Amino acid sequence: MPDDDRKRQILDAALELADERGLAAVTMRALAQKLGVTAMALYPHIGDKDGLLDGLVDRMLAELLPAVATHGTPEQRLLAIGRAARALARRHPSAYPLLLSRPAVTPDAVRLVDALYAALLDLGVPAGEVPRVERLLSTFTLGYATSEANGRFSAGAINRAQFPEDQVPAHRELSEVLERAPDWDAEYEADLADLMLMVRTRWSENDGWLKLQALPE
Amino acid sequence: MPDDDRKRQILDAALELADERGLAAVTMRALAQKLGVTAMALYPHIGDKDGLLDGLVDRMLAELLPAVATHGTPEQRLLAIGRAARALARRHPSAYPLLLSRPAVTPDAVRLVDALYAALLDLGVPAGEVPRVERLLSTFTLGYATSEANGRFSAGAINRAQFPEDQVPAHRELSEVLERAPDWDAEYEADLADLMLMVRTRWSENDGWLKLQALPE
DNA sequence: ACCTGAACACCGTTCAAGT
DNA sequence: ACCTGAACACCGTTCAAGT
Repeated sequence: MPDDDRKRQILDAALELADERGLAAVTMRALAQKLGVTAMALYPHIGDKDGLLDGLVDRMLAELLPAVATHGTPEQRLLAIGRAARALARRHPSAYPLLLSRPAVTPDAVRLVDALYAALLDLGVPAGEVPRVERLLSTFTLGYATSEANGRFSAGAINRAQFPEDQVPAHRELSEVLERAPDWDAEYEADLADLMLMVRTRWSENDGWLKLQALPE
Repeated sequence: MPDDDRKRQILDAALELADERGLAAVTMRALAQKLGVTAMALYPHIGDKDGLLDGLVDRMLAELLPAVATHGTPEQRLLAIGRAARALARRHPSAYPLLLSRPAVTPDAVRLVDALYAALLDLGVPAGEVPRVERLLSTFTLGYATSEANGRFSAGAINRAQFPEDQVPAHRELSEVLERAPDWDAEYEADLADLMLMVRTRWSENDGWLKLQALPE
């Protein structure tokens, strides 16, 4: 398939363009120019603009797939994928949010989800709950890196000062903590640890001592 | 401030346009036409296109703010906000993803975060961990509704069939479960319950019986 | 089979001009 | 103070034409 090589070449260039100048800079015209060709020459290979963005999702998932391991404990395997997902987001901050907004239906995507399913099953999560827990974990992972990439987490400091303190009592109580600049690497690790704890206490190690309470209405 | 009324009017129309025809249909020209005015007439009120989108974020947060309650247990208060966030996403599926990609710095945004901080403090989460846990919970909530709105969760069924089963063993093992169409309302409730359990077991009710294990490298 | 060039129907935004 | 109309520099995409 010589056309697939050309498609890969185009997607590589598109991802590079997104990394260097942002997702908004990935236009058919700019991408074509980068490849020394006309915008219209891209269409036979990638479909339309939407197809190009779907291609970027596939391209990133392919980059994530090597993080799938067969050795190690199920917990280690989940963590490896979680960490690799954030490393991917660091390499491609502009393109990464596409993963949250576009369904991935390629073989690579299914393989990745299959690895997560397998690890959750090995951890003792009942079959009926596995897809839900996979969605919970992947949603958090994709959402976290997207928030980081878009600066959603860095907004607090700007605005805290210009606000009447008596209207935000909890902010006042946390003022010392909020002064400190967070270590995002450490925070992500702590989040993964909490989520692993959740899975473990909920299903793996509950020798009858844990009763899940009904939620209040 | 008569100009603030006009701004609110413009934002209401923009949100309506997004609800009816998608976020891509919210162009300066289309919005102006809906208001019976020229595109250029919008600029003094909302800044530029970016200011318009920031305004939509504020508009949605204002709609979410009434979910903040002072009565009830801290857990009930967290759940009320989590449920209201998803109800908001149902009303505004196209605009909702903006919450994940744009920092919110309005007074309403700070008030909302303050309510979450207060509930977590009341639950017994140590001050040093409160901002992190708030980010974990809000990231999940925003990411989940964004995934739902964009159809990320509905992709599996399409592709499962056309895949060689021996390459995805966990999918095969889960085939019965994966046949069933998920109840998204129930799934979201179960996710909230698991996250509440995580917070409770991690901090509120750990009378020394829970030792957080170090994560494997 | 693969690429080009001109054209079409859109964008956001600037700017001078109107009232 | 608020709005308009024309214009500019862009978009994605169609289509006939080239080789």
